[in-house]
Amino acid sequence: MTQADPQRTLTLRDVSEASGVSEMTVSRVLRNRGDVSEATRAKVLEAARRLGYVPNKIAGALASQRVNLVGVIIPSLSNMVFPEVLTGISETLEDTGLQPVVGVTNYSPEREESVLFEMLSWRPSGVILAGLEHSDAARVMLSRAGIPVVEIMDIDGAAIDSAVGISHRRAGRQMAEAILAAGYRNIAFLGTMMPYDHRARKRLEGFEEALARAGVPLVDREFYSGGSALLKGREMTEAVLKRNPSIDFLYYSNDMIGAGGLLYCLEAGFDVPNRVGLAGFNGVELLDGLPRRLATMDACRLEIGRKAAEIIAGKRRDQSGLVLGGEVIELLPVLQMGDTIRQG
Amino acid sequence: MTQADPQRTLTLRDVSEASGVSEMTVSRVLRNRGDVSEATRAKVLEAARRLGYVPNKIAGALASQRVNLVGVIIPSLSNMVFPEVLTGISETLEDTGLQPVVGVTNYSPEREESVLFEMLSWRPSGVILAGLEHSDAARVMLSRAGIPVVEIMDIDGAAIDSAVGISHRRAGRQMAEAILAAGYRNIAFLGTMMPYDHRARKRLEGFEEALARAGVPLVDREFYSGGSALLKGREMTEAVLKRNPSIDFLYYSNDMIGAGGLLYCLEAGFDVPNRVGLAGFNGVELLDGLPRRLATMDACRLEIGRKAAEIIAGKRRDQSGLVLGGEVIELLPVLQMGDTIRQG
DNA sequence: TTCGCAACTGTTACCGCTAACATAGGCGAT
DNA sequence: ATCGCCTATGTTAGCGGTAACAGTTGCGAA
Repeated sequence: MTQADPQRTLTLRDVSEASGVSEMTVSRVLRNRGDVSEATRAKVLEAARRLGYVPNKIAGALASQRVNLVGVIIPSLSNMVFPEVLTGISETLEDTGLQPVVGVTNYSPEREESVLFEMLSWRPSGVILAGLEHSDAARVMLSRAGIPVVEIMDIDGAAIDSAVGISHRRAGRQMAEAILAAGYRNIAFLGTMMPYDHRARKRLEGFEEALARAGVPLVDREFYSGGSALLKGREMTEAVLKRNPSIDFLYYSNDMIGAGGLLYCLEAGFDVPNRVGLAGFNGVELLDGLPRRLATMDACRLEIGRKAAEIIAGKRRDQSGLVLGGEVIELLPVLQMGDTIRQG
Repeated sequence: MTQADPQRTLTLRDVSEASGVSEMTVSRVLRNRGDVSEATRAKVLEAARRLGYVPNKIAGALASQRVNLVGVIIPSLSNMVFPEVLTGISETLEDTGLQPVVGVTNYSPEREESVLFEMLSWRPSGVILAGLEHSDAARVMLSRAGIPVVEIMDIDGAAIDSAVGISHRRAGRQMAEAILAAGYRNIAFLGTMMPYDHRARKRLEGFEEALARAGVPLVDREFYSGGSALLKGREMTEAVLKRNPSIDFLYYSNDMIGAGGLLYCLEAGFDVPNRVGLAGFNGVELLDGLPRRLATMDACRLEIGRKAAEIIAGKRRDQSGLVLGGEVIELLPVLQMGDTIRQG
């Protein structure tokens, strides 16, 4: 039981010598592939366990030209939204032998490009990335990579390969229609100052479009960046309502600032939803604990993650040589009226 | 400008042929290593760019026996706490050429073990993982791996190599002392039902220990699992206060349920902090937006991430063969009294 | 002139594993 | 007995890079 060099990391050869069979047989046992007698299998497993052997996937991947990784590129982790998408992806990938690897861009196209480059250099089996807007270089890399690509969250635009998401433009329109139907007419928008949050932008576009069609202008708008979203929501709401007391509805670009706004309105003694109505976007769990349920729209985050993972896992199976055309899946978010829009 | 097979992924050889130099020279150019004439460099870069060459890190890592990845293993992404630690890690790793790869365990030791195994099989340059409690197998794997290991968040226990964190036992004690000093005597604890959240457990232990020393018993305790933390905090608080109206202080295992409790108390008309005081743990940003600032304790998340990354990056530099002994860094969380503990 | 050395480029031998093919028994069918 | 075929195992040749060393120039110093 002498250990020559406890430092050196073990290889197949070590296990092979310890169990008296060839490296190939050890490889077969550890991967459960090919015919190996029960006796040999036991011997090998025992040796591997005893030595504490950890396979070297780098070498394995190079030899087999197969990597069980799926790159997932998202803008942020602190948004609550993306971790949930990740959950959906992980769940679904769990029993496919694939493993997600996450990269974060902070809503920067340059970072997206470099994260993508980095990921592709590991030759993953597929890539899932948020949004449809990417740099030209990123697009080229993705199409050249020869692997399935799924763009998630948004479907308002052209996909490189597959896409799973909702129409944010339509979501904005739908919310506008609900607000108008409830009789509100002096409407303001409050959102994040992120030029690269294309989804928030599209929601606002759809929102304004629907208002315009009804001849109702957007009375005011306010943007912020950085800091505690809850606090910012509170501050922005106060600012807008003081600047423009006639406002009777506040549409927020996300639930977190919406929640801050709601807390402010309640404290300030506004009658919600009669004097002023509010709505957010995303349907985050947090809202359940607020004094009143904020109107919102579920962005189907879990489902988006699941479907995207299914596409990647499915494509891998039928490797008919040529890459098949992508599919675009539109999910339909549900408008939850909550307690902050007055009911007809 | 004929492209033989647009599908086949490119190799160094393709770039080498396209630029008329050897593969080795191309490799040198792309890695910025060794002497290459300016003319050659330009030629190679042009060819690589034109072809859209993406290096194969799998092959590179195998040949050079170097992998620029750092495994980061955390219990959860939906906790707000861990994304912030990740931010600290990423920031610091940014200019070291190292890249974090995240794995999530959901507070399960078995999952931790398998995630770790998976990670080590990619031969990372280091591993950062949450907590000091791991399965025996995990411990063995880590010590055999021959790479720097940093255990984060907690320092109440024995580290495998290095550790960066706070003493949760002491944090609990400190909070108890502050509460006692403020004159509260009927104290309850509300927390998550997670047997494997060792840090929450240690805080409670320290808390009870300090109370006991002052001859004050813990009057009541309530646990939950799953669901919206904000809502649960609200529900648990109502339950506890109804069951036990004499209670005058509520200590929560995290800020989220604490926030829910605070919202409940304010709505129910309790005089906070005189009739009832509250405190949470973590110092999450969310709290800034609440009607009243919840007393809490900052867990030094960003700093923990930074320091852990520094240790990994530093160790790599002095690769004096033998692995150096680890260092243990204790950070000191700051008690923020907020508005929910009455001031002497 | 001759040498030494720096600057540049190429050649060779792997890194640790797996695909593909080769080989050796064993056993039932003919 | 002979063949065929299946099972169990071994052998060989890379996968796509990089370390280490081996040239090949050009040029200033001796």
